[in-house]
Amino acid sequence: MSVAVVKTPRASVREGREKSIFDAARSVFAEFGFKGATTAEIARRAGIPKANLHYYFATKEALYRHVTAEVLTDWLSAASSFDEKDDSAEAIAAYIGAKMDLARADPLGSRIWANEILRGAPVIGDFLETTLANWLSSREAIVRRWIDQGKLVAMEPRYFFYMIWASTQHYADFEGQMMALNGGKPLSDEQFEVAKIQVIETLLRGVMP
Amino acid sequence: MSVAVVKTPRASVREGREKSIFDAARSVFAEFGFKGATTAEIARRAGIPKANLHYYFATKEALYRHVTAEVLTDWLSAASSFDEKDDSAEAIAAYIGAKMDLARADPLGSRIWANEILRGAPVIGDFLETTLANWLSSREAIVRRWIDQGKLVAMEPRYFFYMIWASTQHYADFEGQMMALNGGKPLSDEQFEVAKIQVIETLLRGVMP
DNA sequence: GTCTATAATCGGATAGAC
DNA sequence: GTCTATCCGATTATAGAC
Repeated sequence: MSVAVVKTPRASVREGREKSIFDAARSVFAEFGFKGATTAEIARRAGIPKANLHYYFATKEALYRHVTAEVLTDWLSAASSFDEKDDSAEAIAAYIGAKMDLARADPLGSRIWANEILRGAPVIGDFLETTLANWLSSREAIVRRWIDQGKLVAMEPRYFFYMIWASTQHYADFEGQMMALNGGKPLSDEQFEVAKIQVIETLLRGVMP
Repeated sequence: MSVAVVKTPRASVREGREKSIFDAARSVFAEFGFKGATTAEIARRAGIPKANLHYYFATKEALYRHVTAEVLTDWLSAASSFDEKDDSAEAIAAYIGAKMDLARADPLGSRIWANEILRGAPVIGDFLETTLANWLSSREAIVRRWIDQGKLVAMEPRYFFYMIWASTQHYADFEGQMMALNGGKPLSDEQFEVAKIQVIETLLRGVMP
């Protein structure tokens, strides 16, 4: 009866530990990048002895790859919101909104990405050259069509996407700076909502004829 | 005659070494941040033995502080271009242009800044809370005046400055990503010029009534 | 399956040589 | 004034204990 069964609904030790380590790793990688992160600090934040970490993740790099894989997945999720509307203004607004929401919901993911790019993207370089490049190409084609149809001003679509990425991810990557400029406090939900609307409206007005 | 004089116009060993170390340090700090940077790698790029570095800069942190001090100076330079025009559109365009030029001329400086913010700005935090906060406050007042005069649309000026900082610094901080999306090559001067004009025009149109 | 004592190496800094 | 042999703590990883 109460004898241990093969699998209980209760989380195994492994599940719990992996989650703690993973979360701790996200915060440390986001703060210090791959090179600056130490397994000792990750273990400390995870609340386990340093050596123990290596039982669950063989190497620091293996752990890092797990973390980045999730970031890329989340990025693709947000990107799909560009395709959910047919109207140009609606599609762009939805995409910017989704990127702002992601920056707010998961600033660590954005910072992990930023740190990875800053050091030359040795781990996600392939993703950038394949998945991201393809995504960008096909969406550039869509934007060019809108331009030809007179729905948007003449422009180079890719530099517009760069502006969207920069303006939205800034709210995650430079949160520390914004705090320093906001009396030491993070943006409140109300402040963020104002910022979100303003980013959408400014960028939209910036490309509307 | 040719006997050594107290001070020759020729660079002393110290001058040369300090310059090599300083430049090497900029590139390593830009790539890996303070924590991830190693004095061994800085020495390697400077072309000197690791231990020798410590004769010129006592500690890694002292070297880092020298490097960041220069970055803050350069930032203030670019900021002053906002004040050189009376007309709102001209002032904004000049400022964005100057920030784009700085991102192009000194991408390392921008990346050093980004890395510092990502880890919570322990070294430049004071600068952010005083000099930068003051600069922002006073320029917000100017922008608000322009809004009141009907020269710009209603908006929260600080979020507009964030968009300017994000969109321009992106060309330095995410250069690695742009390369991956540009066939592995950095933006050419021609491409960058197009991007620069587009950033200026999009942001200007974005806030013009 | 889970955890830790310990090895091997790296990294910042110094004492002292030249 | 300039440079390097060397120390010592930090860091990653493993072998083996529980």
